[in-house]
Amino acid sequence: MEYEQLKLNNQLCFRLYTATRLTLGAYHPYLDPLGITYPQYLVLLVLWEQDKQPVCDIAKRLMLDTNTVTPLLQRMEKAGLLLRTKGKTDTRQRIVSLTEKGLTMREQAKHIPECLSANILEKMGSLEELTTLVPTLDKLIEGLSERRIGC
Amino acid sequence: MEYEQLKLNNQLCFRLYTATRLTLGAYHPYLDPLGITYPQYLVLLVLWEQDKQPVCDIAKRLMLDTNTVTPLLQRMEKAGLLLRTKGKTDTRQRIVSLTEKGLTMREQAKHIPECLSANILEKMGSLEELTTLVPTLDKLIEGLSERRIGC
DNA sequence: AATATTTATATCGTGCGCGATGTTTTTAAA
DNA sequence: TTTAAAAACATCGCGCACGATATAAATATT
Repeated sequence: MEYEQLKLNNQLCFRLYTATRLTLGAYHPYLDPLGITYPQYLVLLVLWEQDKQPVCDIAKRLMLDTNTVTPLLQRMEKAGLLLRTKGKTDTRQRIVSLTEKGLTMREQAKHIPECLSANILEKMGSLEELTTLVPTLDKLIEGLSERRIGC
Repeated sequence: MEYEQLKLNNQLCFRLYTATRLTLGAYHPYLDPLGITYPQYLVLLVLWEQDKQPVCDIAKRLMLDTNTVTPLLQRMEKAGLLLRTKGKTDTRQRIVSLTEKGLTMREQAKHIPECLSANILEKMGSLEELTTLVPTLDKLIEGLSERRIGC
């Protein structure tokens, strides 16, 4: 078959793409009540681990560029979740810090991972099988991420 | 640790999301010369397998909704890749058919899968490890896809 | 010290994804 | 057969992603 490789079912990337979309969709029931999106949830995860980071560090952590992260942070600031203050030592930087609202949301979000796990367990039967994806995905990410010299 | 599960590194979905973004990025060098995007490439894959399908069938195949697929097809029609003609038996339908340009692009796209494989192999070392993802991703997709009664 | 380069962030434009909603046609029910 | 429900497609609005470009401040070079 000359075009065998061009069949949709032979495309790994399509599976990744679809699995990601569907998994993001599974977050909706838990994120909607908080009024945040999945990328915003990711920003919060980063800030909950370490508050007061420059935009660049957050972007690096999420492996996104500032042209994606900046508008994201602007929307989150408008929503009252965080503040973007000018850096003192380096005035080019914008230091992102959580507001009270952003901080307390951690408590409301605490159970999201286990809720999602339960949800997926119910639909898939096994969770362990999913965890086998992790090392391979990490290797793929590692391989495909250009080692851009961070900020 | 009370918030252990809220750590970014413990999030499978973040890995899926990142791996997908980076893999899509790896397609750019091959799709840019053709003037198409990855979702447009997916539509072509579907039509190359079976020409003249209603919008609904394409959407179902890609597991997307018509509100995503319709504008996608409109852009592709404007680009001269396909035509959207009214269905004869069911006039609600729009039958999507490839143009000469859309058909011949198959020849130009023929080597994309192997180019990408070679590319990833170079950066990851192994390809076999990636293929181990397939059954699990399929199970995840199967589990998360609401069995919406298709068109 | 003056100039060039890099870095940190922002802006703009385009193409998705997708929730919500609308229109027309088909099918099912009363 | 008239009416109700469902199906196929489209439109609208918003929030990403991301390429391209811009601006200002910090760093490196000459």
